[in-house]
Amino acid sequence: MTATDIPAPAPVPAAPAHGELHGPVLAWFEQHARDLPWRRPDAGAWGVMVSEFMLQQTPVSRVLPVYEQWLARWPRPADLAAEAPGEAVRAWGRLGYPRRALRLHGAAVAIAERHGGDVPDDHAQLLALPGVGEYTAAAVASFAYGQRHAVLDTNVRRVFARSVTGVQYPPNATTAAERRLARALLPGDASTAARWAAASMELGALVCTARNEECGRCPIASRCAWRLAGKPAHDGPPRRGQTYAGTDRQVRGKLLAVLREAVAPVPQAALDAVWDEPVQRARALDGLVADGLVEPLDGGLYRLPLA
DNA sequence: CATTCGTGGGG
DNA sequence: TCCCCAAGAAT
Repeated sequence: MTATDIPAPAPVPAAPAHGELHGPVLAWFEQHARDLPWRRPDAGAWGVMVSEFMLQQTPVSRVLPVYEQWLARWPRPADLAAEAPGEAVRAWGRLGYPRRALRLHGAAVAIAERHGGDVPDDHAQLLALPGVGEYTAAAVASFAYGQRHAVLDTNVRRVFARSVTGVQYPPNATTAAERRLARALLPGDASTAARWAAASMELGALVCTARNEECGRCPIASRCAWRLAGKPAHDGPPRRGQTYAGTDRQVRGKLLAVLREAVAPVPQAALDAVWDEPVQRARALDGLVADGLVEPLDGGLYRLPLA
């Protein structure tokens, strides 16, 4: 670490111009928090970590059943680490973005090898695990270990954008200003900070939603900068939409679905049947192999990876 | 910093 | 029907 690596001190707002948000949001959370399995006391850090992987871009309702199956089958990181990675991909089912299954398996292996089988409680060590980025590291450290971290997910970003900044939506990519704001709003006490992280996230998930927000149920509606400004519509570049039909992603999904259902190696012909355009089909299959999601065998056979 | 990476439900 | 979006990470 050299002097040039030390970031300039972030300007700290002299006084919060947005008033006190913690009290109302924490009280609301007390009353309205969902009883989700990964929030139960017995979930443990591994349960929290599994849930965070699955919830990366997948709604709670679809995660719930798969989460229960995973924790029943692999109650500890070492249990998953002992399995073939392909089993993780198979058990991932249709949650989407199956590379997450591979990374979760990789994280379990790393935890078994480097951390004695226990999910690390250190943010930097969490961040070093495959599939763990800034959000997930902060979430596990906060939710599982009660530490003080800014947990900045899409829900929290939207809540802050509206209630504090006064705009309908946060920027497309997370900005330094958002991180600075999240840190400034973080309660000083670790246990309160952890509850604040969960509460602000829950508010975004249940009330301050992307569409059809329910300000009538919001505990901070009277202080919300966006609402007080008359809820001006989002201006600026359109929020990046994700096309899907006809993309490689769709082809990869169809190919992998065949392999997930198969108990034995699948012949090339069975994969060829899912997409008629041969160039794109080949590119998609190559991509799956390159990602380690598919293992090619001799004789034009394919299967989920054994190692 | 922009792209890529699945899947399904709701408005 | 079509479009939007859902507790992001890696490159």
